[in-house]
Amino acid sequence: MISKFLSLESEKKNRILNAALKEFAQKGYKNGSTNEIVKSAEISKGLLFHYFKNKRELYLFLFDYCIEVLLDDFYNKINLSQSNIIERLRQFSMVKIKMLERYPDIIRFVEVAFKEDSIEVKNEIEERTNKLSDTNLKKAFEGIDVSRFKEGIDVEKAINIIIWTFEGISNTEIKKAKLTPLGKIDYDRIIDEADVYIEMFKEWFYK
Amino acid sequence: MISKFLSLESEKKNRILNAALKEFAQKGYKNGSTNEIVKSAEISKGLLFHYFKNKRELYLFLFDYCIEVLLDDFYNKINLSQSNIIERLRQFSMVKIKMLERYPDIIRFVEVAFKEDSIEVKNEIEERTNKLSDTNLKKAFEGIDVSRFKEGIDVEKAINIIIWTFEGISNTEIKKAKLTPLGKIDYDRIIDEADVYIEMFKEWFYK
Amino acid sequence: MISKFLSLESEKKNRILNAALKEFAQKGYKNGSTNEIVKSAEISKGLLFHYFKNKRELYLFLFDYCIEVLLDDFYNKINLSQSNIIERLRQFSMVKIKMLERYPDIIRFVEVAFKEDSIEVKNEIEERTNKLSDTNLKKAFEGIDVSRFKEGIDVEKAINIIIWTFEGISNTEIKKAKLTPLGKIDYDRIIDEADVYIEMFKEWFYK
Amino acid sequence: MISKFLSLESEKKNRILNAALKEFAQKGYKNGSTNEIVKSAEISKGLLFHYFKNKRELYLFLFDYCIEVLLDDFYNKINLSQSNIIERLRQFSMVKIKMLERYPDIIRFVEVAFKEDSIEVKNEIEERTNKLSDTNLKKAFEGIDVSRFKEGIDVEKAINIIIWTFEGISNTEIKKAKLTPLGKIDYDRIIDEADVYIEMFKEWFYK
DNA sequence: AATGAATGAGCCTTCATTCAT
DNA sequence: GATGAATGAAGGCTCATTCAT
Repeated sequence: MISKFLSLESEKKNRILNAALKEFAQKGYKNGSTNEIVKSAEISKGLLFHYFKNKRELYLFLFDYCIEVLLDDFYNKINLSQSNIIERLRQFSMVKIKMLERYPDIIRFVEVAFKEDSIEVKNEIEERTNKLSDTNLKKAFEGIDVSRFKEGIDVEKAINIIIWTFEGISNTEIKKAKLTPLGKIDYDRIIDEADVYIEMFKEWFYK
Repeated sequence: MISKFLSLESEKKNRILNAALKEFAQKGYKNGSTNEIVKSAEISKGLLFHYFKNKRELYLFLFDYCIEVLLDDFYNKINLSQSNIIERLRQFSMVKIKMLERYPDIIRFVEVAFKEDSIEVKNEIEERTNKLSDTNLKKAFEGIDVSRFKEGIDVEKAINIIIWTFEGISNTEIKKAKLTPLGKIDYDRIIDEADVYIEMFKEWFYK
Repeated sequence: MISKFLSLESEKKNRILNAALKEFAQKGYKNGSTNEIVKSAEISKGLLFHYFKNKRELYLFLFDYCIEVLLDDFYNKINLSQSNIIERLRQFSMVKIKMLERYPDIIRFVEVAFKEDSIEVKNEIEERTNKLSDTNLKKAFEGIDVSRFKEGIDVEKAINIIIWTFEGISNTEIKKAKLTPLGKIDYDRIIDEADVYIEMFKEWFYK
Repeated sequence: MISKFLSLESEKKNRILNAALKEFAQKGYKNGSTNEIVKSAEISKGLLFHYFKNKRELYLFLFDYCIEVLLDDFYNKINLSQSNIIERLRQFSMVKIKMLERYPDIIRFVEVAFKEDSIEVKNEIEERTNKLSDTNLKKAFEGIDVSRFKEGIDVEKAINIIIWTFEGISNTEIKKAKLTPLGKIDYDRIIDEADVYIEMFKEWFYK
């Protein structure tokens, strides 16, 4: 029945999508209420369950949909011909940040979904996440030129350090944002911060 | 009434503690069921609420209790006279890993609690977490000798990179372990892995 | 959602109304059980709370509904052009008695509601009661001709005596009825009884 | 076991009595909590049920005890040689008021008990109340001299009117008191008010 | 396609009462 | 006498899901 949902008129489809997105992003799987979703999407209870067999299917569909939207946009914005890995990782950070601005609800939902603990969806989400990492890591580092690294550097480990560091920066900033009244993320500060680390990595790893 | 609970005979106390721990670790605050807890602790409904005013008090008590257990053990195992920061961080990683073996449920619970989103306990948990970070970061880096770093290195950022890398290693290994049938963590591999990174850091950051 | 309830098919609506009425009349607010109500109305738990947000809203709705029914009928039966106060009070007593026959459950519920002590509804009920007294006392004594009273009589106090006496008669008779096996009220006796008092009052107060 | 309770040392007995009195006066039978009673009487749960088989027995005992205290004091204060009925009724009012000041908790409890609706105790209370009325009405009007009434007056009805009027005054004043912030009853006003009615009755009924 | 009334299992919590000590 | 841990039924309420229309 999801196919029927997909061929729905755009306006109503989006109303449903957004309502569900917001509800689950805010309250997680178990706590998210289909009641609230239909209310805020202004459709009837029955209709939701006409398109989606149950809450679980809706949630999982939403996850797949979000990932698709994000990945699509992500790779459109990445210049895969840039072979310098540090520059490419910098691009990743930039694009991530731009996407946070563009799809705040989707990103919120996906973030929350990643840490979802409800047994009912947990495994399914983890499975999809793992599949994603595999394919995408490969794609993300396609065409990377490794010859710039100093000899003697364990390249794989170096890349790990870079990735983990960028993750560390994001997480730290998000945590900070949570403590401020409005929860606004200061993107410019993150970019500046990241640049300092990037310089350190270049000096350390590159010839 | 929590005091009454604390002076309970060890066996029953542990039955209750473990039942609650497992339930909340698996399903989070909102989804965790006191029904299940009493069932698996083999006590009556009434008794749980004899000791704990409500679900929220039980959850928060559990959190405090777990943190106490973990911190106690953590600082017992750390040699605070080791002033070399990389060595101290290596100690942290080792101890963390040992604790994962020793208190798997407690650690699982605390991890889940940190990301708990239920409005009913979220703020309380965040507050406690912040208090903890403040006191413990200071304690953890007490007596650290910074003079070993090369001149020109941004020490704060260097430490961040080290910390995030160790976190990255742990998370990666835990993820790997989840995918294996028994979910066993291969501690020796982690230690070896970490050692390689440590050598890199020493070379990079130290005189 | 009460509006939905109101536009329900008469038969089911009445089943719910009567079930709630009887339960609360018998056991009061706190002790009245929504479980019992749904059981005796033969509807599901969920449905009751589909129509009424919670027990409190159901109770208060019931009160408003009863008052409306009673007042409507009351003023339909009173001849407001009768300006003789004693005659009007006699009418009141007669109508009251007729209504006791017609709406025994409603009257029972309202009586119990007036003396309800549960903090959760007490104030709300009192507030509504006060509003009612204000408007209705005026309406009840509209167009009353006071010139028939002997000079020197404190009219206000005289009216009080008359009202309290009629109340005393009703209460006494109701108490008597409770002691008889079937609890039947002997309306004819009450009317005769009241007439004797009315004669006394006329002689005493009127010119 | 109640006999054991009665021979308890005065201080503890009163602690229990008062705790129960206050709890039930405030919350009624069903809502009154034995938990609260033992807590405020500072005795153990078990002890309460050692003396009283169950909550019901405690409640009913309390009722009997209160009635006994009140009646004892009442008749001590009434001058049964006063044969003028209006004067005797005036005495009743005075004594009632004095007792309200002296035993506020007991009176509150008894008032609430009279209107108690819980099926578990309702009938028992009603039965006792009826027995009381019978014996006490006789005692209250013992030695009344009826010869002062004008001829042609239906004495029984006249007395009813007087009683109901005094009840009406009290109820009205209590209602008024409830609406003022502190709920204080203005005894002097009630006395003055009653006196006016008494004068009316004397003029009307007496030779 | 679309509605929303109806269901009932499950949730957290309270409480009188019992009983081993 | 005295304790208080232990019980479990019952309470109000929520919610995903179904189904007749």
